[in-house]
Amino acid sequence: MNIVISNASDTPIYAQIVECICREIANGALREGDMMPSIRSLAKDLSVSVITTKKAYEQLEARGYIETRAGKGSFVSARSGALALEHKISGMEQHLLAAIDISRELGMNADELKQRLDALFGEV
Amino acid sequence: MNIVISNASDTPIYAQIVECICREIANGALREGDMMPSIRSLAKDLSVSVITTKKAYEQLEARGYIETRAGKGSFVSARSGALALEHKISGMEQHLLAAIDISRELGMNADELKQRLDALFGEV
Amino acid sequence: MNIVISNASDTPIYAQIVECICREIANGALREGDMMPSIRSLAKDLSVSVITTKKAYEQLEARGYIETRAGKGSFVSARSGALALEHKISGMEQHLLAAIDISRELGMNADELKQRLDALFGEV
Amino acid sequence: MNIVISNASDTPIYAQIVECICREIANGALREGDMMPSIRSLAKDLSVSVITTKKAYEQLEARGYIETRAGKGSFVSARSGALALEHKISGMEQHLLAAIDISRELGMNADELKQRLDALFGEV
DNA sequence: GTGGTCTAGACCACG
DNA sequence: GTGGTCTAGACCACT
Repeated sequence: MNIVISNASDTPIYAQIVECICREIANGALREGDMMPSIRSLAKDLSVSVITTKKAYEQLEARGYIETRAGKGSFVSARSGALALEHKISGMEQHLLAAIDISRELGMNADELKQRLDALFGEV
Repeated sequence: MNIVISNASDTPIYAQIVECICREIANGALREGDMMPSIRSLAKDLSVSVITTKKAYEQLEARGYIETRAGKGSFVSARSGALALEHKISGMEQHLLAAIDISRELGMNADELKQRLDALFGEV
Repeated sequence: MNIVISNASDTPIYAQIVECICREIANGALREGDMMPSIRSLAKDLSVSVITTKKAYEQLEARGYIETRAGKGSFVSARSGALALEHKISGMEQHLLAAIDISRELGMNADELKQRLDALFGEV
Repeated sequence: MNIVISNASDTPIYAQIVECICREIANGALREGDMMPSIRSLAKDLSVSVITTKKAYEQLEARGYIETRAGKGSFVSARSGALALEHKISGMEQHLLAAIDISRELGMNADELKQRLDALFGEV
């Protein structure tokens, strides 16, 4: 697992943790059934409050990525992989839609937009 | 001018005002040199606090969209049009880049992504 | 509004608050669009920590009963009434199903069970 | 004896064991005077900690279902059958009462409630 | 050891 | 005034 937190970021710490863990699940670094680090040990590792890691885990559980059992720990849920994939695709489509929206306001047509996309795809 | 505010939105009201005015500038509804409504009259129109409209105007001035002269009012700045255009294009490119990023993680190539873009472009 | 909390109960305080408020919504004491008491004032009234009332409100929001806007407060959601009704009916059916389950284990048929129900209905 | 434990359940494991054994007594699978499996062998069978099965046996003894003699083992108590039956009936009545409570809040009368009960009885 | 709940305080952004 | 986030510490139940 590889979680990096920035205090300077404007996104809350617990949200950063959520994102990192979602990414690890999407990457396959965390797999279905795996045990998550305990909220306390993760808090220690990241030098944040236990409450902060707990909040992150609560969000992950609410979204269905993990399942938590008192006294046992938290585990990556069976449907986590599918959820992560779904989330990724919908995120991509939202960005595309937003770009399309703006391109329309700029008076661009589909071809001009695709040309732009091509240029950016090559650059990176 | 056409400014609509939603209390239900999760973006702060002052930010909504900023966005609306930027859009009006980009649309050409507000043009360089035009006089802006006074902070107080706008607050009254939108049924929000004067503090809120003041904050919006401060942001607009900080970003260079408007210029405020004490005792005279606020005016759309000379470079506002260029700024709005720039902002729009950069916004669009950021969305495209974000989509490209995710598509790479999903193992898609440029053609597959463009196909997706086409489909979405057609739908809307 | 009428919220009563018991420290002696084995259900967590925040859950008690959630239940009370749901009941108020179901009763019609809280209606769609109504402003909720602020988490701080409620905490003061009930002599509990702000965190506890906050947690209750978070749960209510997650279940769709209320909507919270930073800096403005929490409001009873438009669909709250329907949700409360649904929840009540499903709760009643779950109790009936549980009773049926046990009655089957006891070798009772539908008529015997209904007889029992009648007797209890009369008593209360 | 037939005890099945679910780690995914939100009820504690020791409580699940208690419930299962009560059910076995109510079913007649365990009869008065029967010897219970030893705490250690049961723990091994269920792949749980000895502490957990010990806690379950303590609860069963506290409720009068079993009796433990040091060095000899645990035995199903003489009144276990009556207790199990009693417990079942009271559980059923509690569910019925809860359903009645809610039905009253919904403005239903006895006939409407019985109709609902009939429908559910038929379904299962 | 694990998580679940609760406390009393703090600073921030928004209106 | 409002909620959003975070801290450091506590006690409890379960394994």
